[in-house]
Amino acid sequence: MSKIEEKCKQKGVRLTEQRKVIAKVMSDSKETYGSKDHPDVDELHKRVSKVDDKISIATVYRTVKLFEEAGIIERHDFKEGKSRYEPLTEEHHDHLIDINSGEIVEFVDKDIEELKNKIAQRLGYKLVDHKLELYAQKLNKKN
Amino acid sequence: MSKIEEKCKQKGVRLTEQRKVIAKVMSDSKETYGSKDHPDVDELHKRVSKVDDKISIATVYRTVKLFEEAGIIERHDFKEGKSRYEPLTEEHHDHLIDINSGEIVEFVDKDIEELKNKIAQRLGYKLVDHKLELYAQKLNKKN
DNA sequence: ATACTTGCAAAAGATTTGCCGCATG
DNA sequence: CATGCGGCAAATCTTTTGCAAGTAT
Repeated sequence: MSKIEEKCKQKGVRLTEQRKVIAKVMSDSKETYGSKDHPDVDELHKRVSKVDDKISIATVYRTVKLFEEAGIIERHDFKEGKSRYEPLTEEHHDHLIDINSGEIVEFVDKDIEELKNKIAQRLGYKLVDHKLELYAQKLNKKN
Repeated sequence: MSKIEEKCKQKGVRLTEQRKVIAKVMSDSKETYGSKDHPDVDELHKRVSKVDDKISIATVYRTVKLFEEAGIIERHDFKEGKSRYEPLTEEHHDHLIDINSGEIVEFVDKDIEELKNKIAQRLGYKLVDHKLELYAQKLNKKN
């Protein structure tokens, strides 16, 4: 049983054959495609279709939204006009997007995490969520 | 002549009646609606229509993209599925979005700015652009 | 003069939804 | 068995584009 399927059980999310397949594909994402993997709905649909080609893209949309609202996966909008997803991890991380290759690098920085909270507090708010994206180019390349 | 119209001149962006109106509306944004103003295309179209109701929304889309590519205004995707715009300022600032009211608070934090560069460098990249958004709730309210 | 711009309506791309038969708990 | 789910196609929403006519430099 995939990690995400387990989380569904924990959270009382109803499981169907289709959802199990989508859960497995999401769970396998990083293991199969590396830490830079943040598939969009179309890519997810391609992957689940290899397991069961009866699953419609509408179901992928519905399921991905369901998982997101249950706090099981995370949605990102990386300036592309479509959403990309990744399994939610315990430790929060941010993203650096290589503007030449589209490659994504994940990183964790404690100082940034502290600062975010401090700033929200200073402005009279309680931080609920946040997003830091660095758009960058590789060093030591003919740029 | 509006600030943005001046910038168009500087950058050699061709000026038409429609573009002048849109430039003026963008220039007036913060002055008229406060620092929280980040209008989307539909809102911009409403505002320019008050000046000249012949201007089509397609022109607003085209102009807003033109201004963005010329580095005159800035586009944001605040998790809403549509883009919102603001005039580009000399000093970079980030945004805090009140998840209850949708209100936007702009802030500047030198420490964050430094950290962003340091992190990109550490990962072997040169920072080109970045985005930090804090989604938060007001303190001292019955939350 | 000529290359760029606009308005309109149609197209495109991502995402959502109504309906109805079907599966899950 | 009852409620919720999935497939399909149509609908929706934002944004882009082809075309013919108009405009800026």
